[in-house]
Amino acid sequence: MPKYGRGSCWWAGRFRGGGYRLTMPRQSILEVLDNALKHLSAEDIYLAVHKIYPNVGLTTVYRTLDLLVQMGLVSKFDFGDGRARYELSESSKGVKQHHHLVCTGCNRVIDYTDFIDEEIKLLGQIEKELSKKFNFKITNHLIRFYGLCNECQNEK
Amino acid sequence: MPKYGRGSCWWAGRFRGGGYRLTMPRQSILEVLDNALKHLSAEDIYLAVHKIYPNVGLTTVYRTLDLLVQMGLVSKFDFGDGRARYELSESSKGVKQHHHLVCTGCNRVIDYTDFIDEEIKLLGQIEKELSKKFNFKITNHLIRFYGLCNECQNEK
DNA sequence: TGTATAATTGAAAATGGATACCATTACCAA
DNA sequence: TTGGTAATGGTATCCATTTTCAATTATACA
Repeated sequence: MPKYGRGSCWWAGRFRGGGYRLTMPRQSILEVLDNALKHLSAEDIYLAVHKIYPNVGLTTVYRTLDLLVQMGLVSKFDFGDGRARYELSESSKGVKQHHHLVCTGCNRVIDYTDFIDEEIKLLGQIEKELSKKFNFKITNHLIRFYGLCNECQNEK
Repeated sequence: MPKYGRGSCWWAGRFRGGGYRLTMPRQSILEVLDNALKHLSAEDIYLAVHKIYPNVGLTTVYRTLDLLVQMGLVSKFDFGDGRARYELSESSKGVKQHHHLVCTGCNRVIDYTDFIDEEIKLLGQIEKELSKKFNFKITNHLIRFYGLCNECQNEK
């Protein structure tokens, strides 16, 4: 009898199709990400998973996150506070794309969807031109704003 | 008599004005950055400075870079290879702004200036709207493309 | 031109996120 | 069952960056 349940989530097929096993640690990491309200660090995820399955190791969390990023299910971000953050990819969740406002005071990250269409359109044009000019195969882009959030402006 | 020459570079005024001392380590770090052809890591800079002034420590390089970033003379980048990169700010050098293409295969970084005007224009609009909507004081933005460079596409 | 004082420095040690290693375990197919 | 491969988890390790702290230096001022 298998120790880990097979699960029937929307991501199960992605695993079978890719030749990967949908194990309990992987399942639980995905569940944590699916329920997350914000961008989680590897340790955040480790702690959350650990509450339910105390024998899931930190190493596995890192490995699984790498795998999920590679599979395209998860996006990895670095907001400059020394630890990577992870969230389900937009395409996975079927929601509208968003970009980020990063507060350099408190490291808070605000998602926004305004202007996304304009951004995507311009980025698409640029991608096409740059790919040609530099013979560079573009797979991804990044657009982000830095500054001070409401609270941090009023401090000091 | 001061051990370190005062220097008469364009950045000397910025130091005096900010109440900072223009010491020899700081001077030499700025010279290295001024002569740099590409984005340098802290260690790159340390090694370059060290050749001329062997008693400048790595700690000072880090500290000075932080100061320069804070003064706005230098921009700090993280291209995802685990070490930060530094370069003189565009505004400091008076050259046209550029953005980056980052190869995820070999970590090479290509600067480009194409479409910069369109990018800046759109970013300006967005900044204005987002500042208002989130009461977020935007100080900086980031546009970047990831992918595979010419060489890395042909490997494997 | 000294001198006081705070800024600056550098060596070594500490930090901390991420990774490597490796023995163990779970799964699948025959 | 069994053999082989994938996956796991604890520990040790890596390595860029910070911290600590005593010693040195630049600058204002007497």
